[in-house]
Amino acid sequence: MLDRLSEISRPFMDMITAESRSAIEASAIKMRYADGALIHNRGDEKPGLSIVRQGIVRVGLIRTEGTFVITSIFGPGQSFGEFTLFAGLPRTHDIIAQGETEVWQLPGERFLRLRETRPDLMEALIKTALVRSHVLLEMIEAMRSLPVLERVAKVLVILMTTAGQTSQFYTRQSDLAVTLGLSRTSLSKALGRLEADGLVTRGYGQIRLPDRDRLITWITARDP
Amino acid sequence: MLDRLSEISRPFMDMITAESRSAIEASAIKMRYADGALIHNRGDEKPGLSIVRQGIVRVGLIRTEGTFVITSIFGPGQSFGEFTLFAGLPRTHDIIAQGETEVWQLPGERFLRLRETRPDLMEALIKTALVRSHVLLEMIEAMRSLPVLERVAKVLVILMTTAGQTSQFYTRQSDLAVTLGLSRTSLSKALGRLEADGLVTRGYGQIRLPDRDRLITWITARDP
DNA sequence: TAAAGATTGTCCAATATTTTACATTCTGTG
DNA sequence: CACAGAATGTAAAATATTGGACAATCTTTA
Repeated sequence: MLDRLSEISRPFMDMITAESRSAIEASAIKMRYADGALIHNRGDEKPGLSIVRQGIVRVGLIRTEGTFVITSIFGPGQSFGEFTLFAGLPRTHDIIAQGETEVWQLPGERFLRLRETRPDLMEALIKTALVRSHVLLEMIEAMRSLPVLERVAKVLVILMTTAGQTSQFYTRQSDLAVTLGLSRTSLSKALGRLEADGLVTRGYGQIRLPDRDRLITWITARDP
Repeated sequence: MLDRLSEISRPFMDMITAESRSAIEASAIKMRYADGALIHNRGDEKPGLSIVRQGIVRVGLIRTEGTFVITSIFGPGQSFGEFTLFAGLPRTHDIIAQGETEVWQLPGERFLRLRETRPDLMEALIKTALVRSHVLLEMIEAMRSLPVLERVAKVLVILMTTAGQTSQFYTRQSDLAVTLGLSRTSLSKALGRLEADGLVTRGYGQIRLPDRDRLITWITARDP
């Protein structure tokens, strides 16, 4: 499954027609955010679709102790906030810019107007939502059935892939540990073992996957 | 969140117009399945939308050892198989009838024809997919941050709610344990403690939630 | 550029979970 | 309705994970 992941998780903006892209560009509000800026707050009421244009955003929950529990990372072309449009509920996550970032904000009414004449938007949104469910199911499967080492490896690949094939991942190990449901101690040990096999590189506040394909092969061999 | 869950996870068939319901009824193939029958096999290539009309279906994976790892339970009105329609991929899960069950099968081409004239179908499918993602995120959050006892309680409530408010859940403890990523021993102990507090009832091959509201209150108090 | 603050690596004791094993209870079948 | 097979309850030993602590390393900023 991991091998097909990047193929099925195409960004929203790549799934719509050029005309729809222009239409969105015309009516979206372009916003720029500095590294670490809070783009949306969990609980925000205002419905709207957001689209990453440059940089990367991290989706997760800011806990009271200050840790940030990542759920997904989205790269250029990817959308978020669909839930506010269709469920009428406030934002369910905090969204943080990672590096200098550009995000287009398409307020609810404007999106609803656009989709009247553009069926490809709904089609793309459905695909996006379905693929995301699929990825979440894979994460659940990893958490319930894989040993720590494989679990860490797999979740790293998933996060990197949905972000759009980056090989570098900025996070404190303590945050990543919470994301994986592990203690920092266990995560550190796991990363150390993966690094010893040349599958990841640890840095200060970042993790790199030097050879994605080899890592995927390694995981697939242990998680048939 | 648990308290709003049943409100947001309305079945697909309740979200579309009466006309669309009739249109689906007219072109769907009605199938009946006996208890335990395999409705779909992971890997099935034929695209199509399936809709539960009577009874309950269990979505999961049949492992080689024979255990069935449940992912979701769907009750009357709920749909599944959307992924085969929009991603062009085979069925990702095994689907099993629980009790005497009626399922309508809407082959891919027929669905595509219907949606031409019925925008409410796409709208309902998006909502369904988004709510499902939301539920999966809650499950992930439970798995990574809750102690065993709370985790078991919360996943039970989620499964029962998405099934459409049943209070009875047919499963072997060994299967449920795998679903939760626990050993049967730990699950058994957890269920025992929950039963001692009157929050669940254990039976042979089944679990009951006698007082859903009290259980939700109990969970919410421990998982703010 | 030195010092303060963050983050990471790692050790060890404490705790939690799994594994293994076996007795008990339940269900369906002949 | 007795019996075989299946599922559950539970104890003890083995294993894995966490929590707490501290030194080492890295980054930022004054």
